[in-house]
Amino acid sequence: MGKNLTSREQDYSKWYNELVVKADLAENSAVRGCMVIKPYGYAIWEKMQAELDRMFKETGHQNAYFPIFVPKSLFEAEEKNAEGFAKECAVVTHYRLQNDPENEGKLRVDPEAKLEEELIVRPTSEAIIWNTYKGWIQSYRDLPLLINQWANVVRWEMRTRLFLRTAEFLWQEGHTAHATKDEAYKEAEQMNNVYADFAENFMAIPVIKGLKTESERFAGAEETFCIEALMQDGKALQAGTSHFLGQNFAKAFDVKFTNKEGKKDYVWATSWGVSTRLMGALIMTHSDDKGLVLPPNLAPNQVVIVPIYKTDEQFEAISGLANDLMKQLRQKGVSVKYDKRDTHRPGAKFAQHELQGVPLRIAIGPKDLENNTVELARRDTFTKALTPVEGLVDKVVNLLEEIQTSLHQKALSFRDDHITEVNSWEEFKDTLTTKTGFVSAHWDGTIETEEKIKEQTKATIRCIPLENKIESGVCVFTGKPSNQRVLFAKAY
RNA sequence: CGGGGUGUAGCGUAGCCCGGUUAUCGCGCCGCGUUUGGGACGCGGAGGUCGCAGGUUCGAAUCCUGCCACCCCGACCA
Repeated sequence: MGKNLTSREQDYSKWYNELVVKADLAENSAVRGCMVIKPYGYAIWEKMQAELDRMFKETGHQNAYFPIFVPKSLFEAEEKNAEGFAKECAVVTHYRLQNDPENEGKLRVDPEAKLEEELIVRPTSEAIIWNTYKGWIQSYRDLPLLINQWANVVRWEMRTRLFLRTAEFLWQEGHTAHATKDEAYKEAEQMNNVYADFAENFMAIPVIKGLKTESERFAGAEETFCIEALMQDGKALQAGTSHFLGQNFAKAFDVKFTNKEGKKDYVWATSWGVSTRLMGALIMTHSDDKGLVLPPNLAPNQVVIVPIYKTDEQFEAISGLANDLMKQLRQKGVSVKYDKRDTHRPGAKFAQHELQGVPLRIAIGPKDLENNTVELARRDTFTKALTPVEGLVDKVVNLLEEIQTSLHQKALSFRDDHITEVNSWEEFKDTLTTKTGFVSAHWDGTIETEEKIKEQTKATIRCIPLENKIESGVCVFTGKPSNQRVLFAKAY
């Protein structure tokens, strides 16, 4: 693996891919651009799903499921949305294969089985969902409609990278309908806050809440909220988005309701999503050259116990203590694994658990049995300490909390150290190439300037931070007046 | 679709320029034994249409032609 995380981008990219594969999270599949999520990687995703699902339900949402196929006529109904995704759609044109008469043992697409209308494999589900909502909404009494879907989507990207940009990915997408503009706007903002809360407190990833500029906005949205994170190589990653869709989809799919005054009006919409890309964010935020580093909240196993022994008698005695500790830890809600494989030596196990990011390791050997101690080791700091068995369980519980906080703190200081305020174009370019990270600069608010800056530096406006202070200045590129700074960065 | 690169065992590779016995090495895998407080060691073993097709040659992983696949850089993007 790469020694220097902030070295050339290519090295980091290779480091990342190797880490994903070696930590047993995922691998490339036989299908172009798709990935296989392996059991260990999926276990982490399941933890994320469970927490997000809980947060969605707490904010009044329900889960439902809609079809993977979107008839082309529905897909094209909302023009901007269709145009935005058109270039990356997988399309189903036929529904049957047959034996190839010219090629023994091979199949071919049956030319007779051409679909009347092509089906788009969903790149996102607004179209199919709003077409369905049309039949569900008649009155203000049917509103708000607050639904989330856990699903896979397909976006036929040119270039792919495990977790960050795969042709097929897993995500959740919320789609809500509201009676008023204000309520819908607040919903979009609320869900962005839910994402930020989740990223910060559960994944220990610091994020900046902000608004997208017009050119970075979701196709078909009137406002896009986002959370932006910073990776260890100084590149930004969009970790989640929440969109205020106005009445665009309601108009496109003719979804009207009767309000309290008996008048018809189009409903107001939002959509919001986070994906398996968050796994990529997790890996690139916390990991080091020894492998994955998992925040305790996300670790499938928070603690692993490794026995060290020579004889069967020693193993039995160690297992007695291990089983007792496991029982006590589980009672406190700590997930523990006892790695009693006799096919691997302790050193190999240590290395493997470090690669997989298990937050705490307890090693128990004959000496420990004599002294009534264990060796307790932290993954994030590599500190090891002989610890009395007495009081160990409470110590573990406290340490897990401490690790969770400490990982967040570490990532936060890195992030904050990499937000640089610049006031000149030279400074702007220089910071991007030498220091990397976010560059906070004044911008004249035009798409043209944004575009030119992107052409010259590859940096885009990641967001206009929500907690921005109003401050007059001049655009770093054109010198025109500006009333606030925005965040630029090179992004994944 | 433009520009560059690479295809040799499950993975990573040497050999190719300059054609010549049985295709190199490491990791991993299997067996036996000794080991076990930080990725064990010894001995033995299995595993290959050298990306595909054609050509040159007494002889091709190596030279020539065509094709295919993958990777990186661009355009695109959560």
